[in-house]
Amino acid sequence: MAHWLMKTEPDECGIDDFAQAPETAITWDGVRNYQARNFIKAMSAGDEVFIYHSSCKHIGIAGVVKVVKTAFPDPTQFHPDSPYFDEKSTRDNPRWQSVDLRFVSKLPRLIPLNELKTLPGLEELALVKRGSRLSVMPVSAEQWQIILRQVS
DNA sequence: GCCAACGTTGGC
DNA sequence: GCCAACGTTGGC
Repeated sequence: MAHWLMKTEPDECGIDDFAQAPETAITWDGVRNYQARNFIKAMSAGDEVFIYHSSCKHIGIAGVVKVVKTAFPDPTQFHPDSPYFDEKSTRDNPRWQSVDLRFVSKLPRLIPLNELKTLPGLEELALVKRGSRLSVMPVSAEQWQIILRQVS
């Protein structure tokens, strides 16, 4: 089983949106970056994902969700009214992919970004690298354990 | 709200 | 293929 981290603005789709409907799969749409898209394609059912809250008051890792449906064409790319519409994408050759995710847990406390930056062993995590804008990234088993240990 | 860093676009 | 201009991300 692989591990991942996905960024989101909590007003849009934060950990509380998952927690409020723990039996419901939520489609993760709107990823419009090729590197992030490729990571979405590489996800397997059962993979666990850290949910990271960005562009908000309390920035950091807030909880865990899991992949319940592997990559399929992101429906929003076909909707002209969607902010994520992509006129160059076709049904036959879709550019963008989504996965379905379901709630696993909220962390006992949010782990702030500035704390993550101090943890030995996370130097290679894209999240803590200066200027990194990648919104979907792999997390190694070691990195995953280091992060969970902070709240256990 | 500011702005540095980044990814994408498009002219050449 | 280069690279300047532009738009976006995202911490502060």
